[in-house]
Amino acid sequence: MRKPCCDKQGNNKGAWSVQEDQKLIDYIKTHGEGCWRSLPKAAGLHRCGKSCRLRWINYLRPDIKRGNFGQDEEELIIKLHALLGNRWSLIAGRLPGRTDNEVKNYWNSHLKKKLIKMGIDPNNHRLNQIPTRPQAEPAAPVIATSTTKGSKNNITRSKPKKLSNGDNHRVSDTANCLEDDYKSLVIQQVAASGSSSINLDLSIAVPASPGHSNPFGNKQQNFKWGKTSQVENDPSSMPTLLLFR
DNA sequence: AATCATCCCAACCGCATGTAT
DNA sequence: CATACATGCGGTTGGGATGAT
Repeated sequence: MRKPCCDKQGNNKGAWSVQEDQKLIDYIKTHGEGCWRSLPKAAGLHRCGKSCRLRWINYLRPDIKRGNFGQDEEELIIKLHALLGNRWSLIAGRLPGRTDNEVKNYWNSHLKKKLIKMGIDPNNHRLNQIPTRPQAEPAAPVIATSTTKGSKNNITRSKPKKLSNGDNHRVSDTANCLEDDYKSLVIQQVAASGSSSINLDLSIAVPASPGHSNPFGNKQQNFKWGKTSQVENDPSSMPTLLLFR
């Protein structure tokens, strides 16, 4: 099998030092993003490329918006999550200056609880007290798993086993779980809530920020909807059409 | 003040996917 | 076509910060 990218002995792990940050910033300022594999060596960093990429994207990029999420951002995340499921990079792409990691963390630490408090199942965005109609596939079952962290977190952590053909069912599962009326309402609200600063076009996950822009210039933006997705088979029917059909 | 519990976020890991050879 | 490589994504974890007792 292929070797893991981060198995190099002598690579630093854990928190980044100020010096490491500066090296990475300086290098990217000079050479731009991309070629993460070779970047650490070229920049004089004892880190794997993955780690450098993560550090840059989630923390060092100059256009990152720091601070609390606004009410409008919060609502948008909830609405987009209802439509897209755990597609954090897609959701983050609609929130200028926010990273997928940040959105994911905010969802797990704040919004999930908020929805639960409101009596809404965060997995499928249904009101818990409303009887659910039978469905072929249960929505993301909450499996109580024990983790090494034990009871550290109130939120149940579950790692649903990846489907054999990838995670392409996630969106459809989540979307299918929505009651039709609720789905329509969400779609209307998302569309209506659009402001000039928030890109609601879901057709292509073009990152909202320049730092997130295609670093290689010639590569297509990847939009993963899975092998069996009709979207992939028919490039003309992108998610926008699928969702707002 | 000390201890314990919980929260939060940066970072890591494994896997999927696209591309090059 | 098969394989290896490079990158991106989402789930999970480690550990510092903060709050409660």
